[in-house]
Amino acid sequence: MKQIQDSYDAELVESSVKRYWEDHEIVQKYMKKDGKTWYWCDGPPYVTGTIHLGTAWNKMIKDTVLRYKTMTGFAPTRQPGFDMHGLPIEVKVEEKLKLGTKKDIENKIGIDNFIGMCREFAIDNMNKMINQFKDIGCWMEWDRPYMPIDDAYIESGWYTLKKAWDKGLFFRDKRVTHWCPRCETALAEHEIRGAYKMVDDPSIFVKFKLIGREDEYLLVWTTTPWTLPANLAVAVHPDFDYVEVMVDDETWIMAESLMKPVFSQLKIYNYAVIGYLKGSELEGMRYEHPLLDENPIQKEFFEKGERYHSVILGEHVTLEDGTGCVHTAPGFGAEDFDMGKKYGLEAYSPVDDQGKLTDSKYAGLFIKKADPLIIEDLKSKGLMVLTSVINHKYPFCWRCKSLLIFKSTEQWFLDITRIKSKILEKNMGVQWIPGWVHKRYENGVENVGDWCISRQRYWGMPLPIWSCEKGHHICIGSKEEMEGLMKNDLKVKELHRPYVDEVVLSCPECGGDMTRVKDIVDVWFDSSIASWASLHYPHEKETFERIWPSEYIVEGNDQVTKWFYAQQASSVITFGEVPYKTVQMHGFVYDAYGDAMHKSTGNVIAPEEVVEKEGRDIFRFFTLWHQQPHDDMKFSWDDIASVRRMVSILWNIYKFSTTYMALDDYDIRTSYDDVKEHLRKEDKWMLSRINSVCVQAKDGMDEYMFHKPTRALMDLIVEDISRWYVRLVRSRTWSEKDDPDKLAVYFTLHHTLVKLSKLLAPLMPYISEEIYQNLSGRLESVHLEDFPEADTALIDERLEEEMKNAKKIVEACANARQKAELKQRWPVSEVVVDSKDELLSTTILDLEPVLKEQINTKCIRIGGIERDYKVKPNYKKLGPKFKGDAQKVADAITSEPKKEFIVALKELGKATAGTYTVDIDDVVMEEVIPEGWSSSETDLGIVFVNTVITEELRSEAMAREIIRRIQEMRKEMDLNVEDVIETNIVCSFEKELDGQIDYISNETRSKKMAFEKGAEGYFKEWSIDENRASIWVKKA
RNA sequence: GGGCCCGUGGCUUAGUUUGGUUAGAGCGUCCGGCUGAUAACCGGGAGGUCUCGAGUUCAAAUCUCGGCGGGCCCA
Repeated sequence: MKQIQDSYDAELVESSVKRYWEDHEIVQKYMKKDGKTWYWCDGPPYVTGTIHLGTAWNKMIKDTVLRYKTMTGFAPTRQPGFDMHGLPIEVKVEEKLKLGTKKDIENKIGIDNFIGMCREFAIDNMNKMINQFKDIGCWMEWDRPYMPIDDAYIESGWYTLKKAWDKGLFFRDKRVTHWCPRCETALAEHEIRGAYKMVDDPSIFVKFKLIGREDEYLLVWTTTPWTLPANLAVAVHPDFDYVEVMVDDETWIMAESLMKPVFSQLKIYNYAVIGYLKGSELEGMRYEHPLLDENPIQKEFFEKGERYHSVILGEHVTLEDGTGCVHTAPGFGAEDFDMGKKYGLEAYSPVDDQGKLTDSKYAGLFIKKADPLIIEDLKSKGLMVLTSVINHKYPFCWRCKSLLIFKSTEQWFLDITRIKSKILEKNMGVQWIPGWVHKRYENGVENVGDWCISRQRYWGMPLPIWSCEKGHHICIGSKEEMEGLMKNDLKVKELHRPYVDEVVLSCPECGGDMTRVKDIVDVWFDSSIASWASLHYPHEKETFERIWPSEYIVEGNDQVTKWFYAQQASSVITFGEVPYKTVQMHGFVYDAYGDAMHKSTGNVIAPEEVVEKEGRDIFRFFTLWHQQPHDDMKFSWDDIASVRRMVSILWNIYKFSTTYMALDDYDIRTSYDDVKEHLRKEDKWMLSRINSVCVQAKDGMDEYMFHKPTRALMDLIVEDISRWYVRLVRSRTWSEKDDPDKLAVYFTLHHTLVKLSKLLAPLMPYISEEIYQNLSGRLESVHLEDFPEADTALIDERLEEEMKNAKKIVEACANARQKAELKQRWPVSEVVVDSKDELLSTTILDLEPVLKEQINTKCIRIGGIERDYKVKPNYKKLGPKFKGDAQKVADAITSEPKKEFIVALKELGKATAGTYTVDIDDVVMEEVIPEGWSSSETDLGIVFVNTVITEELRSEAMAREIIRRIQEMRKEMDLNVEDVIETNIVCSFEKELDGQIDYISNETRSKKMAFEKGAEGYFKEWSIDENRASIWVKKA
C-alpha cells in the first residue's frame, strides 16, 4: 500500500490512472469482459467539431451505463456513431469557399470537389470530437464509429428505402413544402421545428369583387401579399355565421364575430349589417381576381372551371384573426394545397427555386420585394382597405437563416400516414424513461405528416431512384443491384453525388436509359436507420439477427419527436418492429441563471474548461448528481464545487486509511472472520451502511435514475464515513500495539473503501481506480470487477436506526453545550435523555461508548430530571373573570411562585394566591430548566446536559486544552504521526494538571514531560480562556 | 393555439409514482466549535404562504380542476 498525496489533485490522479490504463491495456481488457450481449445504440451527434456541455453530459450518461452494465454481467456493444451528412456541413463548406448560390457549387467548384471537401470536413470534425469524448473518460470503440458516409451504411439506407418501395410506402408526390430559397431545397417538417422567429410582415385587408353582384365584396386578409398573384379561391367555414355589411355604398362579406374587431382596426365606425348567411351559403360565388391584369394567367384559370376564383368551404378556417374569408393559393400553403386538391384546383406555384416570382408583372422579383408593388397596385385599383404591419411568427431556415417559402414541388415521401397506427401500437411495448414521455411521444406521432425525405442538395445519401424518359421509376436496394442494371461501364468511386449520378441503368420495363433522380436523402433518415445500418445489415445478417433491437438508447429531450421518432418510423417501415426496448430522455444544459448558452451571449462553458478546472471525475459525477436525468441542468461552478468538496473528503478518508494501514503494514487479506470478535458496534454499523448503499446504488442504476446512486454515495462518503465513522474510530487508530481493536477498524475501512471504489467505478472511473489499485488490486482494474453485491448478512437495519438516534443525541448535546457556552473539549458529568422512543433504550445500551465519547460525558442515561416551573398570570383570563381586581390577582400570582402553589395547581387544578382562588387556566405555566442543566429538544425527546463542572472535570478539561495546543504545535513543526517529543510547560494551572501527566504524554507522544522552562525546541505562548500557558516542544 | 414537463428559503436542488411526524440537503449569510485524514471539517441560528386559486380528504409539496411564469415539442 503506497502513501498518497496530501490533498486531492484531479489532474495528477487522472493522468497517472490514464497512464496505468494505457500501460496495462485496460480498455481493451474491459471491452473483452464476458457477459450477456446487450445492444446499445448511440444517438449520433452531428459533427460540428466541438462538443458542448450537453453532448458531454449525453456521452457521460452513456458511458456510465455501459460501465455499469459491464460490471453487472453484460457485454454491451459500445460503438459510437456520428451524423455526417447534410446541409450544415454544406453551408460551412460554402462559407469557406465563399460561394453564394447553388449554381456556384456546380459551376465554380464542381460537385466532386465540393463533396470531397464535405467529407474531409466531416471526418476532421469527427476526429476532433472523438478526442474530446475520450478525454472525458468515455470508453467506446472510437476506432470503429459508424459513419453514414460509408458506402456500406448508404447501402443499408438503400435497402431500407427499397423495402419501403416494395411495400408501397415510398412514393413521389407534388406537395407544398417548406422551401429554402437560399439552399434551394425542400425541408422536412422536423427541420422547421423551432425555426420560427418573430418578424414584421405586412397585414393587408383586400376587397375581392363578387361577380354578378352590385358593389359587393369579400373582405380578405393576408400577411403574404406576394401570394396573391397565385390566389385561386377564397375559403370560408361552412358552419360560421357571415354578415353582409353596408359600408358607404358597398357591401362587404365577412365573418360575423370578426366584424367588430376588424372594423375597429379599420377605424370604420359607420356600417350596418344588412344580411346574415351561413358560410355554406357562400359556396360557389365567384369573384374577380384582384390582380387579373397584373397576372394574365389568372384569366386562363377563371376559364378553366367554376371552382377557380370562387368561394370554397374549409374546416380549417378559424375566427382567431382575419375576416373569416381566407385567401387560398394552393401552390403556396399546406392547407391551401389540400383545399385545392379537394376542389380540383391546380397547385399553381409561380415561384422559382430561388424565391423569385415567375409569372405576372412581378416576375423576376424576389417574393418579399414584390410585396410593396402588389400593395401599391391594389391601392391604385381601390381594392385595398387597409395595410398595416403585424408582428408574428414565421419560419426560417434552420441552417442559413433565410426565410422559408411554401412551394409546391415534386418530392419523395415515406408514407407515415399508413404506418402511424402501427408505430403507436409497437411503441406500447417500449419502456419510456421517465414514463410520461410516452404520452408526449404519442402526441407527437399523432400530429406528424408524411416524411418528405428528398432534398435538392449534394452532400447526402443519394436517393436510389432512377427514372427513364417514359416516366418509369425504379428503386435500387444495393450497389450490386445497381451494377446489375448498369448500362455504362463505370467504376463508381463512392455512393455519393456526382459519381452515382453518372450511372445509367437499363429500364426493366422499357429498356430505355434511366438516370438517377438527382435528389439526396434527408439527413434525419441517416440516423433513423442507425440500429441496423451500424451493424451493416443486410450485408451482415448474423449480428443483427442476434442482437437487434437495441436494449437502450438515451438522448436529450429535443429528440423525442426527432431521433426517437425517426428511428421508429424507419424501423416499422422496414421490419414492422420498433428498434429499441428502453428509451431515456435527458434534459438540456443551461447556464447558472437558466439561460441558454450562446456564443453571442458569451455564456458558453466548454467541457474542456470544466475538465481543466475540476477534473473528469468531478465533472462526470456532477452531471449525474445535480438533478434528475430528465430535468434540465443549470450548470453552476458553485454547485460543481460541492462535488469537489465531496471528492476532497473522499480523498481525506482514503488518505487517513492508507496512512495508518501503511504504517502498521495492514494485511489486506485480513478476513471478516479474523476480526469478527473485535468488531465494535460502530464497525458493524459502517459495514451495514456500505452494504445498504450497494442496494440503493444498484436499484438507482437499474432504473437509470442516476441522481439516486450519486446522492446516496455522496451521503455515505460525507455523512457516514467522514463525519461519523472516521470521527468515531480516530482514537482507535492511535494505539501503537498490534491491537485487534485497531485491526477491526482497518478491516472495516478497507472493506468499505474497496466496495466504495467499485460502486464509484462507473461514475468516477479515475479516482475509483486509484483507490482500488492501492487498497485491493485483486484484479488489474476496478473496471474489470463486478458491481458489488450487497453482503446482506452485514446489513443490520436496526443498528442503522439506532445510530441515527445516537447522532441526533450527539447533535442535541452539542446544541445544549452551545447554549451553556460549554466547549466540546470540556467533559461533563451526566447527560439525561427524556424520551419515550422505544428504540432509544437499546440505542443507549448498544452505543453507550460511542455516545459517551462523542458527547464527552461521564454518564448517559434515559430518564427525567426534576423541572422547575414558572407561573405567570394569564391576563386574557384574569381580566374578564376578576374585572377590577385583575391586577391585584396578577400581583398575588406573581408573588406566589412557591412549590406548594404549583403542586396544588397541577394536582387540584386550583390554588390560593393571596386571598384569591385561581384556576389553572388563570395562569400560564412554563417549564424551567433547573440550574446546572442545559437542554435541547429533538424529535426523540429532550436531552439534558449537566453543566456543573467539578474539580475533576476541570482538571481533565485543562489537560485536553493543553493536549490540543501541543498537537497544534506538532503539526506546525511538521512532525510525523509517529514522532516522539519532549515537552515543557509553564502555566498558572499546573496544579490542576496533577494526575493528568500520563494522559497528556500519551496523547501527545511525549516521552518526557516537565513543568519548567524548556531549554530548546519550538516555543509558543498560548492563552486558554483567561489563563496563559507557555509550551516548549522538542523532537526527541 | 395544442401536448408534455418544470415551479420547494437569496441561489441550486431531493421528496411527488404509493397523501401521513416539525418539508430534507448543499451554496450563501450570522454565531459557535473541532482538528494526529484537515490548504480542511463540524454544530447551531436566521431564512419556506412548497408559484397562485379552488376542490377531494381526518390529513395535500404530493391527488383533481383552473390561473400565472418558464422549458421542450408541435402548430
